Amino acid sequence: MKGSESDARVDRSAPDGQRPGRPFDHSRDALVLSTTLDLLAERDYDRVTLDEVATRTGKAKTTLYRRWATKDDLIVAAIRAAGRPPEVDDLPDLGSLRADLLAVVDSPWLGGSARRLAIFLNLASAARGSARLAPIVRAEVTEPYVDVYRRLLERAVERGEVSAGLVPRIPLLAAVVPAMSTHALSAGSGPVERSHFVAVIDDVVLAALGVVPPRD
Amino acid sequence: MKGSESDARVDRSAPDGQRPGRPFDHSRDALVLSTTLDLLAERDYDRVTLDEVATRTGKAKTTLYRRWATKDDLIVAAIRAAGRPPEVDDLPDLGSLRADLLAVVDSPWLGGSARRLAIFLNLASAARGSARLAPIVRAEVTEPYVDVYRRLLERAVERGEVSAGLVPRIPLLAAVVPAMSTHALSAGSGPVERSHFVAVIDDVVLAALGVVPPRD
DNA sequence: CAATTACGCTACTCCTCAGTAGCGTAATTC
DNA sequence: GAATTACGCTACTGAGGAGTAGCGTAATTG
Repeated sequence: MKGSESDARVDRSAPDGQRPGRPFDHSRDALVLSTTLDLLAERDYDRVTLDEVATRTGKAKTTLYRRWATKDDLIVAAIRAAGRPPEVDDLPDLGSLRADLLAVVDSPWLGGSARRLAIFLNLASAARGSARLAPIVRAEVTEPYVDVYRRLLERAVERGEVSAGLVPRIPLLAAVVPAMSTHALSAGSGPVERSHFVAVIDDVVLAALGVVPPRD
Repeated sequence: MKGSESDARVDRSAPDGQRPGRPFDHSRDALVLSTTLDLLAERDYDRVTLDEVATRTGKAKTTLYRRWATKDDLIVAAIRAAGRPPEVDDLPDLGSLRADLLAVVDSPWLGGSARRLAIFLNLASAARGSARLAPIVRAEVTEPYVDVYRRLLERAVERGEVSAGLVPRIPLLAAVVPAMSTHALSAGSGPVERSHFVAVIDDVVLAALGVVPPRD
């Protein structure tokens, strides 16, 4: 569609400091992007308005549009700015599968489990309605996260903690924690407690793998 | 807020045939309600418009508003018209837990698994944005469905198919199939195949319960 | 200093969509 | 027939929200 594939509207070739005129104020870009994710944790995609991003960050809406051409571009930039889960590059290794799974649950990625779940839900429903967003959400959010679980399970097999015969079930079981917790947030009335994650891990994932949870 | 709690705007006390004037044409009410659910299976709640319900059913939008006061009322009526899952009153009993679980998966409720899942997702996101809809969706859709799974698991314990020690895990395990399948639809790119349901039942639910699936 | 570019602001244009007004007409009861 | 009420239609109001125009001002380079 557009000439360029980048999210940013501004794409001057000069490295920004070599030009005449007032330079961009990038000091609050991070604030804008995290505020966008805040709103996406609170409301549905359609109810996130750029007017509100503007007032919350103290920037003018017109300034936002000078940097991101459309609302979708801003959302995509916010997703990208959040980055992949840190566990992708630094797989937890606490000695037991159970401890490793809990480490992922307790990951600070996207602001911790509560904010992360809310963002998951709203991004997922946004993706369902936008062919542009769908692949990005999948590639940047859903898949990397599930992949961390998958790798933990695979490593548990290598360690001998889980029977090798269960390898074919790993892709499915890797989705159990994300699926059950988003469902709990979506169908339940309140926030998802940590005890719920623990129960999912012990009573569903580890139980299905035949691992006796070493309860402390 | 309103004087009455009913969905319908029209609430004349006379039983409709005892009045002068042209009577209501109820012959296509069912079509309107099922078309509303069709749209809710295709799109997000916010993108379901009464204009489209009107054109698809061949009724005038004004006529719809004569019968249902607001869009929410129409949605609620459509949900209620779909009724509870038939399994609530007629729990499948095919001899094995596995067969019973599959029977629920294959239930025609809400038009079969594909339409049912799509409606689940969109109703859930609608519920998140509307305090009015949320309790109704939970009471009429989510809870009855999960409850069917719960009762099947409880009965498997009574039958001796599942160890009695696992009873405390039943409420959690009852949500596994709905959670995993909505997640698959939401995070995946295509429709959810029946083989996915089978894998969830065999490799997650039955595995977590220590039941050896009698694969055929 | 002049030129240039970003920012904040107010105000605007479009568009979509919930919900309504009013009219002519169709189907009833008496 | 008269009265009454529902239907379909076109047209409208009003709110919300994406995205823009234009202006005065702030921060740079030269």
